Amino acid sequence: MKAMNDVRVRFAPSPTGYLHIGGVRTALFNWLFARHHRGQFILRIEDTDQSRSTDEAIRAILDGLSWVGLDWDEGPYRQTERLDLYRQHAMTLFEQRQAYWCVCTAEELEARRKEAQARGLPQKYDGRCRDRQITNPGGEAALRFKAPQAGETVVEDLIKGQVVFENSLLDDLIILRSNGFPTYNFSVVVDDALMGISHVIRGDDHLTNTPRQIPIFHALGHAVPQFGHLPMILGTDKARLSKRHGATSILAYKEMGYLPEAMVNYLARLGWSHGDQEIFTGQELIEKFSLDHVQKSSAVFNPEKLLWVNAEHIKSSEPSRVAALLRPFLDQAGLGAEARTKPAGWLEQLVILFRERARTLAEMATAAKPYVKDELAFDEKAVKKLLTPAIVPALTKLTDRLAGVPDFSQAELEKVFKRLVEEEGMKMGQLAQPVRVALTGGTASPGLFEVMVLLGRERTLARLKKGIALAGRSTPS
RNA sequence: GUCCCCAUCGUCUAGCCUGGCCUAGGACGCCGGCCUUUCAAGCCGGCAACACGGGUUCAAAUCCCGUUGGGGACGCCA
Repeated sequence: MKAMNDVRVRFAPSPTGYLHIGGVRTALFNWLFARHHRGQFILRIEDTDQSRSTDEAIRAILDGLSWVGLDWDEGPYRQTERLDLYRQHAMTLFEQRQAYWCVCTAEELEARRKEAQARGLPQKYDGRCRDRQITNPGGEAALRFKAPQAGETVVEDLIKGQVVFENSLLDDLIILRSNGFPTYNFSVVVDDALMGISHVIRGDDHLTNTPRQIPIFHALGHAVPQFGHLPMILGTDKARLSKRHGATSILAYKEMGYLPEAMVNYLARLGWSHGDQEIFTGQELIEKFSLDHVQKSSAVFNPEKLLWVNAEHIKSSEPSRVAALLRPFLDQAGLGAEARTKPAGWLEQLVILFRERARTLAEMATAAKPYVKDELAFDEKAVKKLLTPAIVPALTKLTDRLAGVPDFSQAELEKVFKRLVEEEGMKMGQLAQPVRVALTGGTASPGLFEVMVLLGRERTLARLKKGIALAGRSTPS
């Protein structure tokens, strides 16, 4: 982790909805960049559109970031708390004749825009108020920035490389709305300047905003930060990720049973790579992250791979941690109360049995049901096929012997079981499957002896007896 | 319409900057096998890509140009 002198980056979401996957990815890359360079990660809420911003959305952003473990060093700043700052700087630009009052109404502008679009002309403000020298507008007026119209603006993007824009195409942006609120392109620049942001790392949907913002940095007399534009994340249909592609709020993934570190791992690998490595711990990500290996092209979000990454993290996490994270899912599956009656360490044992069989915590909770609950739901087909009268003698013998096993351990149980199978001249599977149905209700489960230990002697015997009863009752074919 | 970005298996990507080691590597998924008390996991194997066309060069996935395709931006949204 080389310290680049005073790296200061920021994540600047607008609180107009939930925090989605793309936002988290942008936040993550900023955070990794900051942590890698031992710099500062700043959180700034861009809420200058007071009609669309909500406190609820701010809450969701904070909760989402916290869940994935992206902690910030400064903030959250709120732009609505800094309005005076923007106004001051806007007026300074006005006094320096770098900005001017525009009295065109929103309706007029909209009409002209439509007109231009229809005639195939560039949709750009025609600059009709530019030289009107309005010093004290009576009614409603917006302040526009006088954008340079000659030469070109060159962006040395850390990810895309050099990008050149023709200044003659630049619009005179409104920097202060007629209601006194600053617009995005102005407040970002003022804040990035005042907050000493060294690197602006954001989605490449902002690439064309960059040549509009650079002249404002110049006008404000501030050094221009470095830029890095990240490729977008697309849905399976190659369109921008949206609600149509399923759960997009990052918190929805928490509810589906993903581990935050898996989410971070997957998102980091979406657009960034480190050779052939797929699985990373948080620490490795910080050590290895670099903008040099960020992809230039957009990436398609692949839920299947996310599932695999999650499974990998479930397998490698401490069982106790997984157990703790599993609790809310047990509650949700209606197993919480019973799970809490189990002895200490029981849930960890359950996790050890299911961590290589479940890809999410939700799946694990579902799979846990037959072990947590006392009553068993039987798979009718399995019962009919495997719990037959013919198996009753062997099942009975097994039950008797298990009752007498002094040490109810896996090794011991296996010994007893195998001896019986041999004595009866059976194959392992001939006895194992009926026993499995009796113990779990179905034909698929972890290893039998692990299951028995998890259930404990008492429940194992009770279930075997129930199985024998069921087998004796079924009609011989 | 104008401007900008992008282009390696279905998907995520390595390789591209510093051409030859690439009959293009890894991963997810899919298919087959092994292991096995079932299901998983694990292991082994298979299918599958340099968008197209020109050029430069002894040699191009790698450099240049064009085409096509995809994405983004053009708001008193951010």
